[in-house]
Amino acid sequence: MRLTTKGRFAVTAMIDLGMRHQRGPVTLAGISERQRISLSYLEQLFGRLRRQGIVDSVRGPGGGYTLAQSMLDISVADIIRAVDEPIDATQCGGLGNCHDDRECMTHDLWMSLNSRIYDYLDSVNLDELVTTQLAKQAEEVAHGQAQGHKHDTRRVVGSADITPGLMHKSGQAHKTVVNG
Amino acid sequence: MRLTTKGRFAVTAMIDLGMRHQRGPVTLAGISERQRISLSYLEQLFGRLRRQGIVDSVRGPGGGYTLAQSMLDISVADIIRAVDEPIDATQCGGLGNCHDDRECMTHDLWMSLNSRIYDYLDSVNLDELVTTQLAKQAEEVAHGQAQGHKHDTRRVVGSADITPGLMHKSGQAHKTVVNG
DNA sequence: TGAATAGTTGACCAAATTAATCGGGATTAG
DNA sequence: CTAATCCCGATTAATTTGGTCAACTATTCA
Repeated sequence: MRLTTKGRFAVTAMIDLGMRHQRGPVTLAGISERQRISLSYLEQLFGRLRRQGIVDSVRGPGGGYTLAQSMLDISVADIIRAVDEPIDATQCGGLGNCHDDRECMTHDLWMSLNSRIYDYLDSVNLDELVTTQLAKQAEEVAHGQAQGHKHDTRRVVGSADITPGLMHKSGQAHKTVVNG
Repeated sequence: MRLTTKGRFAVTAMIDLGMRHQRGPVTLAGISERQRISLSYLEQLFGRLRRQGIVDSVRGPGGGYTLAQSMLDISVADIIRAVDEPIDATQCGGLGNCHDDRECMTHDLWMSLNSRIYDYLDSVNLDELVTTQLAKQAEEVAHGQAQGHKHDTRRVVGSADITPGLMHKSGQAHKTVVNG
């Protein structure tokens, strides 16, 4: 698992897409402008998301990107996995050719934590994030703060508490790559 | 929040330290050899951990590093925060000088997810990780596999289930190996 | 039909940032 | 004093980030 700005941009872009996919394909140019992410970088990210079957592309005028799956089925981990290829946490490449058991320990230590982080991020899906964001925007409009609103940094972190409820995608294990 | 090899090394090193801190200061040279992390890199990492008050250092012969806090009080998030300085998720630097509300939205989108990841990693403490690791080693010794044991890749991830009690999760760990 | 247009695709490249190493100092026990 | 150890600034290596450009594809419209 890796969490970098790349994953952050991908998740942000996917939320933007999720928020307006009902109205037809969403262009990268639109996401680029709304989220201030460079268009060329988005192209790169969505290329991967498309190859992973998370989004579909529609070419030509009126085209853009659409979701290839239900928002309930797209987890944050799916998005991050798609754009940020996994690091090899082992020194021995998971092939078991360690000199002794020490490298395996290094490997185990991180992997067990790693899998927990994945478990967690697999439990957060796009639908939830989009719902949260729409609710937040509705709230702003209700308070007449839609224009020129400066966000209050003291509230930012706590803002996740609007969230309806966490879902667990049980059973549906992530695409597992078993070494060897 | 960022999760990179740097954070991984730091967590691994801290577990190593946690496993033997009772016997006095632990040298970086020892951690370096056991965990196969370069000494100079460890020095850099522990410099930060020390400045964050997570470890204490003892200079001179017989010196090394000790824990500055109870293992129960050191969370994975603390460790990662110490070595991987946080990215600035905002375009406007969190200063609220955005042109309109769009950048704030970008900011919010990520921050609410970010805070959840932190919440989660804050819930996993070093004591828990060390206990898990010690239990695993004890088990290996009991099976007479202490020497030359090659780890079984199929069990790597599931091995977290020895863990005493996970707060967040409904312990259904899937058998995932995040590819090496 | 076919040209213009809106849009994606993918390869390549450069700047910026991070990761990791290196070389030399400090500090202290014995 | 000297060896074991931490400490730290500078440097190099690797990766990430983001940009440019030249196809390619589908739609629209004349």
